[in-house]
Amino acid sequence: MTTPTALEPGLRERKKRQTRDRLVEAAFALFAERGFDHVSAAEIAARADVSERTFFRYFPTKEDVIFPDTEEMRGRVDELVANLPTDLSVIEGLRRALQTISHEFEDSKELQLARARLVEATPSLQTLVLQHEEKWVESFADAIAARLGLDPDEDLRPELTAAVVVAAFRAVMNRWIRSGGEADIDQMLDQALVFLGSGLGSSDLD
Amino acid sequence: MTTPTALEPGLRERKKRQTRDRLVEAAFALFAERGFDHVSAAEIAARADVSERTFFRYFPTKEDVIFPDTEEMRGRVDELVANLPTDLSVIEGLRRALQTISHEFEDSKELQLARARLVEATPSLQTLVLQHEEKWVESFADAIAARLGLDPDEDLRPELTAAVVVAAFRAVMNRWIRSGGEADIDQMLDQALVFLGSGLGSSDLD
DNA sequence: TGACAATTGACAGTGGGTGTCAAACGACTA
DNA sequence: TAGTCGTTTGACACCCACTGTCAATTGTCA
Repeated sequence: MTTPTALEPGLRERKKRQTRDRLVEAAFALFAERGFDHVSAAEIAARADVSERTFFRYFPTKEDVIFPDTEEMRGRVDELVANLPTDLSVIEGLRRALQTISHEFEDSKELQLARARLVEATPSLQTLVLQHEEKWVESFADAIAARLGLDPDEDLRPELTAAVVVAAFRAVMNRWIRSGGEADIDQMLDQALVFLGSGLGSSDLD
Repeated sequence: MTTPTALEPGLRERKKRQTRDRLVEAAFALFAERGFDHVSAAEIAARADVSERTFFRYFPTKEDVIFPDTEEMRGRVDELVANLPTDLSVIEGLRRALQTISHEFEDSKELQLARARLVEATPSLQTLVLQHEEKWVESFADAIAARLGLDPDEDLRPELTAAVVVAAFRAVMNRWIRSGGEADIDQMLDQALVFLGSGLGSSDLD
């Protein structure tokens, strides 16, 4: 009679985790060598010592192996944003949520940059990034509408604000990636959100 | 000796055009009947009376047959935005460009709505829409930077403004589609851009 | 240890997409 | 009007992403 639940996942769970990790590792290594399009799922599987069929049991598509942690991330983002604090403005609440996320990016800088290089060179991967962002927009829009008590079917602004804030986040992250992880995310994010908050035509833009 | 250039395309060009049109028509008909994923390229080709191979000579992927006119559209958008008038604010210039585009949508309402229904039900098509928008963002960012004489590598704002404006356009178009083409695009676009222009935290949002 | 459930490998099949080559066809010329 | 040239097309073979199925393996729990 070993540990009953949750703690110490058990051999079966650990093996699954290992297989998954080996697949991700093999995929990144091969992609880095030859590029996404010149590596087949069968090769990744072979390098990880499992059958091709098993690869597709772990990842629905070849693209997905590049984003092994995105589902968890999404869960955390959802949680972070679902209950925006009422003692802060919406923008300020979103800014803090985005900062939490961007710090995670900085913590796994090498992975993020390797991924970014692959994505840049591979259209079908860019697609996935955009789809993930779409989901963020939905989460953000729901959160904003809830926080402000607006009906998202009536009022354009929750969706609009969400789309705009996520677009700003993307612009900042793109710049961070182009800087090789050197740029200061927090500062750029602040700048961007201040700019948005004060109006696009403001400052010396015109 | 017939007409030399450009006018009266000649039989060969006309046949190509016809084949292309037949493929698009066949594809939309079959997709409407059974959904994108349950129609093979071979079936589309058969219905248009050409070989499967020929289908792929006209469209690089099965997805692309849904967006037969998007390349032209992109050309026009580029042109529209490349030289933003200097006697208007950037936002106002972009607003007019977007209105021109949205009017094209209204003019081909049925096509757009049919397409929207397919896209909504088919993730691999959503992908394409997002990619097209990415290209718009690039065009817009370049145009804004040029209009304001800013260095897009130094200043975040051109890219940010572009991303944000395109995001707003998408939000408006989504709403238009959800309204079944009934909503007033111009009005929504005005509202959205006024909102953006005056700052996200403005009005009674907080 | 033995029964049960989850994981895996092997195999066969569908469908998207590409390379190649020869046949068919439109365009132009003598 | 026939003949030549370049383009378009169909046929065939092929690769790879992805799925359904089923039997064999392996972890779990009693």
